[in-house]
Amino acid sequence: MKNLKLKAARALMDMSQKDLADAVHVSRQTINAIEKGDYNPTIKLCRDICRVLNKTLDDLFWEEEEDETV
Amino acid sequence: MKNLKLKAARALMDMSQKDLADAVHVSRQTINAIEKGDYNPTIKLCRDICRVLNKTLDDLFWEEEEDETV
DNA sequence: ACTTTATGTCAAGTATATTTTACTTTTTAT
DNA sequence: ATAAAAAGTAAAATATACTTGACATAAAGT
Repeated sequence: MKNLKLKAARALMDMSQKDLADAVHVSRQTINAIEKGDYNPTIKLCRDICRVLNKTLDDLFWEEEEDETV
Repeated sequence: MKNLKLKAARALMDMSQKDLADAVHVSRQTINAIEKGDYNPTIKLCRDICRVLNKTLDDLFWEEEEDETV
């Protein structure tokens, strides 16, 4: 599912996907994929993103239970 | 760095590393490695662990800035 | 003392996060 | 209307999370 909270937090800081990608040292496609929601970043990357956007893990990366079919 | 908060939260629920591993469907070694701190789980696994231990991401997986030498 | 359960650690393999290159579409500005 | 910047998407390659199997030590129970 899409991570709209991340997209909003980024917008609030007036950063493009590329800007954020550069700030946390990953590719633009990685940020795009996270916002698109169809994958599963590492906690370290999540923490880096939170620091840049002045948010917490709970703010941006908590999700209610979902059918995470194993 | 060691994740002592995770270790403590697990102790509070009276679960062994194996118990927790089974509950979140990973190997015992993965839990051990996370507590030992020398790696970087995915956000999905972190969320699963939090749900089992009744904690939040901020409770267990926030860390203050550290020299994460890229 | 002995047995069992929990923890720590390592090496080799598998699954998947992330990169790179590339192309298309949307949005914003001139 | 046109150009430039931003966003969406995909395939192939690389890096690394996670597994499996194995062995050693520590702690807890009998």
